[in-house]
Formats: sequence, structure tokens, C-alpha cells
Amino acid sequence: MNWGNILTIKDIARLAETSVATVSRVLNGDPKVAPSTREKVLAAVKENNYVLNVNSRTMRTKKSQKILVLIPTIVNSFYSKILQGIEARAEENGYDVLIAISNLEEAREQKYLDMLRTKQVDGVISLFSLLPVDDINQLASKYPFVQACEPLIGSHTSSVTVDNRQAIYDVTSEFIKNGHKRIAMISGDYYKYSELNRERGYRDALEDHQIPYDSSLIIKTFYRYHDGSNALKQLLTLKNPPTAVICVSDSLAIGAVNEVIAQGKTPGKDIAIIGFDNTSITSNFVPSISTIAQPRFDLGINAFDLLLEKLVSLDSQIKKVILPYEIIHRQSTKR
Amino acid sequence: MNWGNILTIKDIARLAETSVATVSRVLNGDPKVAPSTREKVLAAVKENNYVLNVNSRTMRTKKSQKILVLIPTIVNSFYSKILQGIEARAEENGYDVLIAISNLEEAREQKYLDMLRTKQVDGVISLFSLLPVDDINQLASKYPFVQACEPLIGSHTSSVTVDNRQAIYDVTSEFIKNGHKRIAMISGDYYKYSELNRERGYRDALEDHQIPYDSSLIIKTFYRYHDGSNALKQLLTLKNPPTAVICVSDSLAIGAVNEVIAQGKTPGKDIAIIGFDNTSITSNFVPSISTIAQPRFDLGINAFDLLLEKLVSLDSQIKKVILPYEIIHRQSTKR
DNA sequence: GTGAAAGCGCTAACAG
DNA sequence: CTGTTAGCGCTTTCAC
Repeated sequence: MNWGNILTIKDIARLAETSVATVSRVLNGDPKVAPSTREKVLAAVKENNYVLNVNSRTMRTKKSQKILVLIPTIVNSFYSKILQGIEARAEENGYDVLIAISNLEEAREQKYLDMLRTKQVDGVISLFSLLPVDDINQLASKYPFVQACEPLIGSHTSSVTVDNRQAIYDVTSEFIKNGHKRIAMISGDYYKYSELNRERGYRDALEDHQIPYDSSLIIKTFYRYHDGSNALKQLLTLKNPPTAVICVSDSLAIGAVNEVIAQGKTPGKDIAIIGFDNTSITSNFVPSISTIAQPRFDLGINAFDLLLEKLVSLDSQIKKVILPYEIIHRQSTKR
Repeated sequence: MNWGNILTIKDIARLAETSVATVSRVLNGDPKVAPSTREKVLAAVKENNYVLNVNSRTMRTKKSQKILVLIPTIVNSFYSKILQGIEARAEENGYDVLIAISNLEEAREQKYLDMLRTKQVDGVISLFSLLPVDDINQLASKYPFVQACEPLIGSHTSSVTVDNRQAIYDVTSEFIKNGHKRIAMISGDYYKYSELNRERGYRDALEDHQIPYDSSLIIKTFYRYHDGSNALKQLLTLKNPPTAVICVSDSLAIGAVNEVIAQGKTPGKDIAIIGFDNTSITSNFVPSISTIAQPRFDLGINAFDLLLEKLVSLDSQIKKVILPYEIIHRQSTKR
């Protein structure tokens, strides 16, 4: 490998005994360059391991051929496969992918989104936003911008998600059919889009099966393991405790399962527990955790494809893509 | 928020009734600008929500004020705190942090490291490298480059790590003092630096306590949960199976613990198991998993500080920083 | 097919 | 303290 001196297009022109314009043409695949000239240029490029200065090109063309993926946090392994999907398609289409972590801080999100205005990236895929929806809508009207997994409610942007409402509707209905009458939900108070849709699915299912909604059965908390434990503890103090618990994340489900065990009960047998996301730990936990799987790689694929449409034409139609999910039953829901 | 039209320094100069040079001075905090002029400029900047074109500045100064953090994969939540440490210091020092994932593919690593040559980033912190050490050394001699956690063996770069050898030496010695005579190790065959140092610590401890080394007690495998399970299964088929098992990652330890349980034995009581990294699942697993904690945030802090020294002067001294670790005993090592 | 030259938005002499 | 200007490395007319 040669991390050597940086040559400019001018140097290559001199070495290939031609002009910078021609070198630029070769570099950009312009067909109307004589084969012999092209070869000389390519030879000089190769021999000197020349790489063009992307900043200069960006400055001139106003296109960086880079996109930014904005993720809220890296702790959740949920994002890795999505990123792989995005990167796969990006690569196919000649885009580099940069990743930034907002850390759930609005100022950081702002800063990174400003990379659009300053032409450092051509588009953004946001996996979670803290900004007001009006700001996001305005941004999306001026720059290629799509949301994945957690679009802001009311946002006018292309987005790809799983059918959160239906997933929980199905799980709740299943529980009901299996005889459960007291079904609880441990939800969050952060990722509004998914949370509210999932809660909606839960309530719709109850309603459709004539089971009265009991607000003491729905707990809004954070997403850490012990939040799941605490929530379950609280649920078990009810005079009429639940026999099934739906959690909006695997971490909550794990916490809940731990608490069930701590109380000397058996997950699945005594209380059914299901999580969301199918993170790898769920199949390796003892007992294994039932969960709802999202097609993560496909979420990434679709996110990039939606962005590409915007990259090609900002006026292209806004699309809301909904992908299927899969309910996976493991020990924590088996009698 | 205003994602509005992009003005140039020239526009601001016109609006503030001054020259581009002066605007540039204000923007760069040059003290020799009349307060009144400065105010006019700042007012124009603010009113129009001006942001300067970073590409242009980079092109001119050859400094992007950005650094790249290269991580092998995002699945391991181990990296999140390190990133936070890096970002904290970077922000203090006026650097933006970009993240790229090599996915353990050499070509991708190459591509991202080329961002140094093309002046897209001023420096790189690498958390794992696949390239030959000679290439890395050469790169590091020409650009600010530091390694964290997993420096290549024989690399001539600044780096920050935990004392991997000593950590495992201590754990092994503890086990021996507690009466264990058959101590196994489940290691990997990828992250050479940490793996080899940890294996070294293991062997040194055995030697110092006059316990013969038995090669059937050390298994090299991958890092998935089930690799830990399989390794433990194999160990338990030995005529003289181990009573304590040291794993080089928490995922392996969890897999091992699962296998112990699957065989009807009790982790801690029947077989002691310890992992490495203190990822958050370890304290939330049942049984809780003993592990060795690395000061992740500090690893990040130190990584950036080392990079900054190189950023300031490429000729600055190369430093190998070693940080302390902490052995955390939980149920999986308690009798 | 090819080259000369303008210019992207900025910074840094340099001159005043 | 301030303005003029050259030029960073590239792409892109426009001529030839």
C-alpha cells in the first residue's frame, strides 16, 4: 500500500502529457476521450496511486456522493443490520455512508443535519429525530431526507417502518385467543411513533375482542433492563395481575422475565412475556425470549432506495413504506 | 429553524457592508477587527442563518476539523461508551467526529483510511485493523492515526488499551487461589492483540503457580453466543473437565453459562465462568455474569487525546497508554 | 478529441 | 483595522 504523496490532477496531466481537462474527463468516464489518451492517464493514475481530492470536486459540483445516517445511539444492536442494508445499496449506487450519533441530543442532531446545507452530504437517513416535526418537514422539502423506523408523527417525508400497530394487534389477539384475559403492556415514552402505534394495536385488539381496557395494565417507562423489571414488579402488585405482558423492546422483556423468575414464577407457564426486535440475545437468554422480528436489513435497503429517489429528484413522490414483521414464539410465551 | 438558502461569505460581506476578508476574519475569531464591524458581520450571519461552506475552507486550509473513528462492527455495544469519550474530547477541541464501520472488510477499511489522503478527515482513531502492520505503520508516519483497544501487534502508533495480560493473569491467579486446578480459557482467533495478551496472562499465571499448561483447556473460536456454548460443551467432554472457565468476551461467557445450565449444572457452584467487557447484559442475565470491566469512556478520552497530539504535531512522541481494568464478580463465579 | 480558462467559497498574504 | 487578490483542485463551458 502506498499512502504516499498527494498528486493533483495537474500532476497527472503533466505525467500523462495531456491537459487537466482530459484527465478529469477520464476520471469521470467521459466517452469522448481517445483510447490511447485514456490509457496514458489511467497508467499515470495507477502508477502514482492517485486519488482525487473529493473536497474540490464537491466544491465544484455541489455533490459529495455521501449520505449521512443519523442514529440515536449505538447501544442498540438493532441498528447494525439496518446500517448494513443501507450501506449495501449505497455502495451499489456510488454513495459513501457516514454515520453520526445524535446521542438523543437536539443540538447534535442540528449540527449533523447542517451537513446538508453545507453540502457535506447529499442526503440524510434519520433513524430518530428530536426536532419539531415542522422543522423536519421544512428540511425535507429542501433536501433529500428520509426517516426509517421512527418517523416523526405527522411528518411529510418518505419513510420505511414495520407495521407496528398490526404487529401488536396480532400478538394481543393471539394472547386473547389462548385464553388470556389480563394482558399488560410495557411501553416507553420516547420513540413516539412506534410506541403509540403499538399501544394503538394493543387497544384495538382488546376492543375488537370485547375486553375492557384497564389503564393500570399499561406502563410507560424507559428501555433499560431494570425498567422492565420494575414495571413487571408493579404489575404483579395489582389485585388482578396480568397473565401476559407485551413489551415494546427486548430489553424490557428481558427485565420482565428476570423479575418473573425473581418472584419464583416461570415465564411462559405462569406469565407470558414477549418483546420486540428479535435482538440476538433473545434466542440465547434462558429462558429464550419471544419477540417480534423486524426485517432489519430490508428496512435499510428500503431506506436507501427511498433516499435515492429524493437524491435523483427532490420533487419525487413521498412514500410511506410499511414492511412485514414476524412473531417469534419462544419459551417466554410457551405454557 | 431555517434550512434556508445558502449564502456565501460574499453575500454576508455585502450585507454587512464590508469585505470578504473581514467576514472571514470575524468568522475565524481574528481579534483585529473593529468591534462595530464585527457586530455588523455577526448580525448579518445570524439574521441569514449563514453557515460557511466547510468544503471550501477545507480545500483552502487542508484542514477539515473532522476525525474519523473506524470501528469493526456496530453489533458490539462495547463501542458506544468509547465513542462517547472520543466525542466528548473532540467537541471540546473543535473537531467533528464521523464514524465508519469496516464490517471486518479490508477494502472498506482501505476506502475509509483514504479519507486521510484526500483530506476529508484530519485524523483517524482505529478500533481494529485488518491491514498489514507495515501499511499501518507507514500510514501513521504520514497522518495522525491512533489505535484503541486492539492495536496491531508490532505497530508503531500511539495506542490506548487495557492491560489485557495482567487482567487475565489476575483472574487466573484468583481462581488458583480459590482452589481451582483445572482452568480453561475460551478465546478467539480474530482480535489478535487482546486475545494473545489474554492467553499470555493465562499461561503466565499457570506457570507462576506451577500448574501445568494443558492445551486441551484452551479453545479458540468465534464470538457468538453459541460459540461459547459449543466450546463449553467440548470442554465438558474432557476426561478431566475444568472447574473454571475464562472467556475473552461476555458473549462467550453467556453462551458458556447457558451450556452449563443446559447440562443441569449450576454456574458458579459447579463451574465458575467469567467474561470480558462488562456489557450491560451481564448484570441482567440470570445468573448474573462475572466479567472484567474496561474503562470505556476513558479509553475514548485517551484515544482522542493521543490523536490530538498527533494532530498538533505529527512528530510528537508515540505513546502506548495502558489503562486499569476491574474484575467484577457476580453469580457466575460465586460458589 | 482536446486544451485554455473561468470559477466554486473560502483563507491568507500583502498592501495600505 | 480593512480591502484586494491569488489560488486551493477540481469540473465545465467554450473554442479549436
